[in-house]
Amino acid sequence: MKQVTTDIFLLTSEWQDLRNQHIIRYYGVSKDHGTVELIFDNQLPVFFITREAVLPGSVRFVKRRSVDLKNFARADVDALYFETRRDLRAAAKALGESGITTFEADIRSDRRFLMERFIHSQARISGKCVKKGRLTSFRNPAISPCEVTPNLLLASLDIETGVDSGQLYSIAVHLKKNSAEFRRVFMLKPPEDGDGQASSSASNEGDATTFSQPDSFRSNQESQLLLSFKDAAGGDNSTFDPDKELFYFPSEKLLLENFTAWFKQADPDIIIGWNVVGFDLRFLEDKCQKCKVDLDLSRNGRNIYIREREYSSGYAASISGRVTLDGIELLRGAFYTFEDFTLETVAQKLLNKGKKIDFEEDKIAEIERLFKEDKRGLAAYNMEDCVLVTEIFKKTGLLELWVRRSQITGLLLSEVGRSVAAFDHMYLPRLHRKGYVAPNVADVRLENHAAGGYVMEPKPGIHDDVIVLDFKSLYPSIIQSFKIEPLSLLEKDKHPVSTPTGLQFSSSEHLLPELITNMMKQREIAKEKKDAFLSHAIKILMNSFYGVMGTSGCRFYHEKLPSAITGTGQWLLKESRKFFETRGYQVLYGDTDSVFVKLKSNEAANVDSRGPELAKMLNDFWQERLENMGVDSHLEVEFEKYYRKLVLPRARVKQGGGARKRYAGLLIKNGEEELEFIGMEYVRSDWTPLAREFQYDLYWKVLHGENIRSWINDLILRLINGELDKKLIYRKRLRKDASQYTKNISPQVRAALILEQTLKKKTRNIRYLMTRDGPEPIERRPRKLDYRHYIEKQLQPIADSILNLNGISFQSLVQPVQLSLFDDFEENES
DNA sequence: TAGCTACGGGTCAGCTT
DNA sequence: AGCTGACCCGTAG
Repeated sequence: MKQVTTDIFLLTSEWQDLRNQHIIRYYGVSKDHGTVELIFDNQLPVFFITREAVLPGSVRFVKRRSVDLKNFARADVDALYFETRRDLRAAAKALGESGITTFEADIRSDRRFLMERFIHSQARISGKCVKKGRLTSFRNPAISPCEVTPNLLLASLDIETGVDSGQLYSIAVHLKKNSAEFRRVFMLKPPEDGDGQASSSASNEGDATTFSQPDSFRSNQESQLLLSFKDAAGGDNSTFDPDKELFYFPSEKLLLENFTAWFKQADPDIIIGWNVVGFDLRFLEDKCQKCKVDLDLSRNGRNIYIREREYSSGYAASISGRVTLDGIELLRGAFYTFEDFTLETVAQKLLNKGKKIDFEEDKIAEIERLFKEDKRGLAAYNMEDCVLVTEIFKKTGLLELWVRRSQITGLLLSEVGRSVAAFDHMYLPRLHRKGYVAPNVADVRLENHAAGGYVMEPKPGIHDDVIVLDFKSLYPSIIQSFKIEPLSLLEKDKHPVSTPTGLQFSSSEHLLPELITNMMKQREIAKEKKDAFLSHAIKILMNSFYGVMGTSGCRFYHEKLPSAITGTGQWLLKESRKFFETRGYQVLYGDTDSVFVKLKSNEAANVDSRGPELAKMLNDFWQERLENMGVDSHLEVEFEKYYRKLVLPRARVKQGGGARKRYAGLLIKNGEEELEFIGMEYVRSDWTPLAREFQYDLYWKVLHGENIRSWINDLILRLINGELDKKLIYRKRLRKDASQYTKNISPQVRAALILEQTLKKKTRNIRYLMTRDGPEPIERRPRKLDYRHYIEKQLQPIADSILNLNGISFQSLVQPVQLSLFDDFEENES
């Protein structure tokens, strides 16, 4: 044992109840000591009860200590300590049943341990350590916050299976750290299987059959290989080499044993993949159970644990010491959107490449064929998917963003995205230092529904020269200005400040405003240092505060918190509109934090200076106005953009007025005109490509005063001639299984039901065409397309939305001959 | 191992005429 | 046939 101090980035945490001892364990990576294990066995699970609470005799606890803390009702509380979490849960249950309220009984000890020490996924450790194989293990070391950027080893994992046989065909792993990489495929090859390729891979096969003892698995050679990763720094020219990187195994059992043994040797920090928990790991877990093999991919010999997520779809895997990050989940969490989240689609969009196999059934058949006839081909295919996922992570910087989010929120990598937990981590320890304990989430009850942002009635029309001003980070800045947060609500009698809607908060006792101020400063620094991921991570966190305080899933929820924030926002927006109107400007629209102001005729020419000037005027106005209210304004108005032309369409359903949250505008970007659509069909995935392209082209032409009559008629002709059939596919997601829809059977559900009944395929992402027999899934390759439907339901409404602003209609443009031709056409066909 | 509300619009199903 | 509310999805912020 020697004394060591080192900085580590934390990967995973877990707790365990031994017979009468509670243990917390963390795994992390350190630059100078590799993988580190931290064990704390001196932390007693704890919650709080009021001092006056009388405990039932049955409650087992270690000690009850009076502490200098109060609950939100200002009653003094005691801390109640337990040997194990098991005891704590039993006590919480027993107390609940006897009507005694507990506080913070739902906070796990491993999380509390970190938050109370202000540790944000990175810590300086000091203490004696022992070597446990690859691990450096500390028991109850001194621990404090620090900053460290980890350098992590990624393993992209993908498996191929036989859909009918349920066999595991192969496992591919692509390891990557910095620019170094390493590939390996484990392939099943039953002894009776003569695929005619044995000669080309005889050496690998020979090895595989001999090692029934995974432990002896070429460990020396292997670690050598790992040390000398192929360096791909020169580019992506290294490709899969089946002679060196493909290994055959005569049974699934041997394959699994050798894979797990190799995997632990490779010792990656992060496992990535595509639905990797939901499919690959779950399949492997199941297969291991059948083969009586332990699926141990951990750093401490514990088997994988996979569970279904309770409140959201999907699965989560616990692997001691390693983190699984699913590409789909992370992209969604980073607000990427795609038509769908198949690896093909996403790789195509992000990397400009992808696989070529079109339909699911072809893909399955192709894998079967490859397994039978061309195992090297299957291995290459398997590996290609792994590499695609690695490249998606690299291209998007998902891991870097997740590391930053972890460091900013204090949540470990696998927990990133849990806004409520992030708020707890930041707020609870500071609240304790202000003398309060918080309630259990289960004891929070939802009060009145809070209003949201204010959306102005738009003035329909095609407008010239409109600028958009908006409040930067409106809700965070309102929180900062009016001190809207839990502690200040609790202490509202101390130096009260009133929001415009008359809710009171303490101007002296608060925690969140300074935290936000710090974050804003940090964000500026991050921007200066060009750390886009850190800047983004901070923005996401700041924007989550309002939502968190407005959900009863948060222990700090109170009706007044979200309503004070949105109420102030509404007031600010309405008063900002007045500000411009009293100065002779027309405000055409505004949503939550933005105002659309029409410039006066002499202003458009120098909008570059006038835009910022108008923003400054509004800024100064608010600075002064809030000062007069005794409030230190953190509001910031900025000049967002200038529309040379702005289209505010009429509402189609609701008569008369304009449609909120829908507009299009012509911008100038880098000296080039750019047409931008917000909320309209062009940006909606559930409209056909035909409609979306049509909207873009039509708006462009109309805004440039082009004649459109012949263009539209020509388009219709081409549509009817079948030249545009590829652009007629509708896409829509189903939020439940098709058969679950009972009240309404919409076209997309109808198509999904047909798919289910005729092709036995279930989907939550349906693509269909409208035929004269109704909607049909594209898998049935429908003919007899209903062109009239596409004209009336896809082209006409889009055309009218802009044409009627100029007093024209689609019908009046389309030659009657055209339509009657179409009728003839239809009749002749049928 | 739960951030929020506001809104448009297509379609269906059921009702009245 | 025409109207209306409910349902559902995708979107803005």
